[in-house]
Amino acid sequence: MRRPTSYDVARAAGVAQSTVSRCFRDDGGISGDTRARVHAVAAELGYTPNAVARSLILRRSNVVALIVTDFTLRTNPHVIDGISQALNAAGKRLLLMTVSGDNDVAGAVVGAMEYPIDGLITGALIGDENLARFLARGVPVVSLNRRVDRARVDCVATDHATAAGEVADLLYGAGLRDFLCMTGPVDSAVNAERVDGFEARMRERGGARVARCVSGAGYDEGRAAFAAYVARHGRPEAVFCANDQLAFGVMDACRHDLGWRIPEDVAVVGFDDLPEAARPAYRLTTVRQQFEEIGRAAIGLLVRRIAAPEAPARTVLLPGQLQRRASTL
Amino acid sequence: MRRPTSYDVARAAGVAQSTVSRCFRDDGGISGDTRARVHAVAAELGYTPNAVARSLILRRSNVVALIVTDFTLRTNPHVIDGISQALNAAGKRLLLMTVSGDNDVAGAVVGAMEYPIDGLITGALIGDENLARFLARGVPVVSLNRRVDRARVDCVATDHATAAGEVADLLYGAGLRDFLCMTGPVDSAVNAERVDGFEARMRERGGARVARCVSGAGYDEGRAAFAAYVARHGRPEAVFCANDQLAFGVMDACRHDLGWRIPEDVAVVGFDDLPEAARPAYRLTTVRQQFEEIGRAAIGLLVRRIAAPEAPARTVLLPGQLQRRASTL
DNA sequence: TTGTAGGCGTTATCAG
DNA sequence: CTGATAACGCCTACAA
Repeated sequence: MRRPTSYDVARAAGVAQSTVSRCFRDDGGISGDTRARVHAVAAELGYTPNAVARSLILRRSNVVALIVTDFTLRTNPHVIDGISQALNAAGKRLLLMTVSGDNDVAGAVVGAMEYPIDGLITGALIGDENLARFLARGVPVVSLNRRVDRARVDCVATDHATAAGEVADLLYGAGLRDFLCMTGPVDSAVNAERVDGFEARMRERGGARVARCVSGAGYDEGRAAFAAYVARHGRPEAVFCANDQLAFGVMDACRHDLGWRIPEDVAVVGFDDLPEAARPAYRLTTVRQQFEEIGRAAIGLLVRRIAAPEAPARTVLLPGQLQRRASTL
Repeated sequence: MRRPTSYDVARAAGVAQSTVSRCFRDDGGISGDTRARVHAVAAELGYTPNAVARSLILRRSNVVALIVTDFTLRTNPHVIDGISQALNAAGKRLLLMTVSGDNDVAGAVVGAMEYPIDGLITGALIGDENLARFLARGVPVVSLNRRVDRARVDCVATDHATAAGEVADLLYGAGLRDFLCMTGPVDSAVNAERVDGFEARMRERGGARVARCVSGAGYDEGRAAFAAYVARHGRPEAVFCANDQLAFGVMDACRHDLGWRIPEDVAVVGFDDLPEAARPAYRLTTVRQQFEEIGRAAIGLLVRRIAAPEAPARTVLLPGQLQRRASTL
């Protein structure tokens, strides 16, 4: 019932505790003979090195903390999967902390701060002063999909603005001039980059009208907000949505609430390329984010920074890949 | 850069280290005066108690490990969200370990075993002997959606069999007699419970034919496998799918690959009630699993068992809620 | 109410 | 190649 320690193994194997320790780290200086005996005894006793004691002395835990909003967890689990797999490959563990709508961030930060974590990956806004606290402790920080202008904070993100510009080109090129952007929540930096990128390109091209509609981040919010918008302002020629969930909501509003055809009456574009986007129900033109790749890149940045803590901050910008489907001409 | 310790705080505040320790545990026997001073100094120094050192001496870490397959992570993130939120509420941390298709389970088990975790929640098959190792260490284990016949292993699951029986009643009651079950992968115990429950009820009712079609677990697999099946065996009257993703695949195969109408030509039922199931694209009759509630219940069981380690094993069976929609008559 | 001291299970440095 | 032994940072009797 009590967990066996290296002392227990040492006693049973007739060696010193330090010898057991060495055997479990493949320290090198160990005769094959004692090595085998120690491992045999350990297996019999069910001994596993105590990661906590190891972390205490090494001052690092092999654990990486990931802070994400529950919305991200529910709608982009692929990012988390990518991170998790990359961490497995790197022999590190994942401490997952979810925050509800940028709320209870404080608790997550405190939690992460109590551990000697090898690194922090954050997909949620944790605030500048919190960021500073991690950096002050020498904890490498990687920001997901959000630029952070700060020394030693690496960043991995889809190039939202450029991709949104391509979306703008596509629609503009099709002769459309009257646009609506479903921005999602106002405080989402990611969504803002997308919408701003779209608008910027439209301004360059000239002669287009771009309206904005703010809403919650999800399907239902998008569907309702869009319906309410068009009730007051009429039908735009095309709708650019800050994410696919919003786009699904808009499409369903068009077809099922308003009786409009897509793309004949209105074109719709999303962002993310969730699996559903490609399916017959939507065939949504959207921008693919390489979710798994984002996860892998984040771990790559982390590992590099652990090796070179003072290296200049890097940003890995992954291109978004425009997927043309039947929701646009 | 070096993390401040309670000694640093003690020195700066002019008290003993043990006093600092007490202040951070609200130990009681501390004068409000020193308490305030210590906290002030700690804040200034940026001191946070080291969870690792605490875990070492307390022999528990306030960390709960969760082992799930990557498929679960991607398709049922709500369960994980529920667990995460319940853990937040309970003041515990989540160590997330994903395994790919019941593969690399060994690594996850080793990882979890190295920590003095407060409990283990597993949604993946980790094997009987591994289970035994955790139990031998007195680590509470909760199994998700999978019955485990073992003393002290608690379990929280949807009542798959009963719910599947209700599905059978619904279809049988509509006069249908020729069924196909999309089982998903053969080795999935959860899916098996659902399909078995469906078949059992059909046997009770009598006069029905129930065929099975094995496939992978996801949308594409279901869509392809169903199309291949009907090419050889013709059209069933109704299809019961072991999960919603399979059902979406089947529905799209029917409408877009085969040109069949739902439910006129074939009825389709799923299991899970993912958000998409309710949307106009599918309107899928399915069984709602209370994902968040599953997560909460798992933590509840864990907390209870930590308080009473030797209590008899409990199973929390959550009823599945049949959602009748337009994919059935 | 506060201080002293031993121990939690490792790793790592020195000797031997 | 192996064995002592001092940390690592905190908790907790016990003593004052």
